[in-house]
Amino acid sequence: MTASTQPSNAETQDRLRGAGLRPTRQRIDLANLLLRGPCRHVTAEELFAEATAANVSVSLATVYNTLHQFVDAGLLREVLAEPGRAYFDTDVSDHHHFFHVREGRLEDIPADAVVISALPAAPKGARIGRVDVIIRLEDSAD
Amino acid sequence: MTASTQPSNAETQDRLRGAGLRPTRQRIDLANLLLRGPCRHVTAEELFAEATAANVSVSLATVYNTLHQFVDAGLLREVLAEPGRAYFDTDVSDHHHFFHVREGRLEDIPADAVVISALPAAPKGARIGRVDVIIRLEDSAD
DNA sequence: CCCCGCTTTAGAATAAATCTAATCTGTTGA
DNA sequence: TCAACAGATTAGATTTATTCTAAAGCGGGG
Repeated sequence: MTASTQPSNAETQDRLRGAGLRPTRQRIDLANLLLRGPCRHVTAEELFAEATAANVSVSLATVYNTLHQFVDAGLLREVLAEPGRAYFDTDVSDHHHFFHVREGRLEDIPADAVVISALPAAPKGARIGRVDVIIRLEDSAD
Repeated sequence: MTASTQPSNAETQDRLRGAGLRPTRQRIDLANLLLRGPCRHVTAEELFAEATAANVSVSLATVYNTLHQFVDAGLLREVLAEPGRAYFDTDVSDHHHFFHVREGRLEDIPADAVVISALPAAPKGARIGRVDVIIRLEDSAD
């Protein structure tokens, strides 16, 4: 209803175009859902449910397609923490994650809270694309 | 055939018993396949194929059950690098991984090649269980 | 050596993700 | 502005990974 701090469709369209994606209705609607508010971690199913609840008409296949297109375009980042479930992170800046094992929940770690002071060289013919650090959290007794 | 450097069944049985697992025929056979030779990264399907090829009669369900039991018992470690595929690492010592994205292949990184000099404190009520570092490798031009 | 309880099993079931082929829609150039 | 085409979307089926179920099997303490 309000249009207070949410990105306008025009802004979203520019953002999509800038990433090399055609600004279709579905992509605009999904981008608005994802980029609205603070950074988040969503699964494809969650986003699909959210879109449905918001009266945005998209198929689940399109949600999967769109998420992967956004990842390829650098608008999203995929995080693997559990077998059989892909999380998509709306924060594409350099940072790492806590994973609460019991809850199955991701939590961001600011980039400067993890300092990696030595990294091995990439093997011949390869180039380091990204370094993922996932800190698994169990419940503590205290 | 030969019994050269391979663990004997008695050794394998002791190892399983020490981990709190009953040394059944299937667990012994799978443990012998896994612990034979150097450390490896296998998927459930690969191990199932290998067992079948070695005339070890197990069902795929048992392979999955056994792998997870071995993980719970600390004999194996699960590594998540790709959505929809779980790798099992026979090296349970502290170390990290390269992941060759195009090939879908894991490669070990010795523990001392990655130095993490700052780690955030665990959130209240949680305890750090493990720190996973995965370095994604793309093909390089040169 | 026997029995109890943990294991194994085949096959079905579930879940996540992808594919397919038909339909639709931004975009571009006239 | 508009038509045409390339790219996007869709429903539904399919694939692939994994787990479940209920019945049969078997290791090990007594």
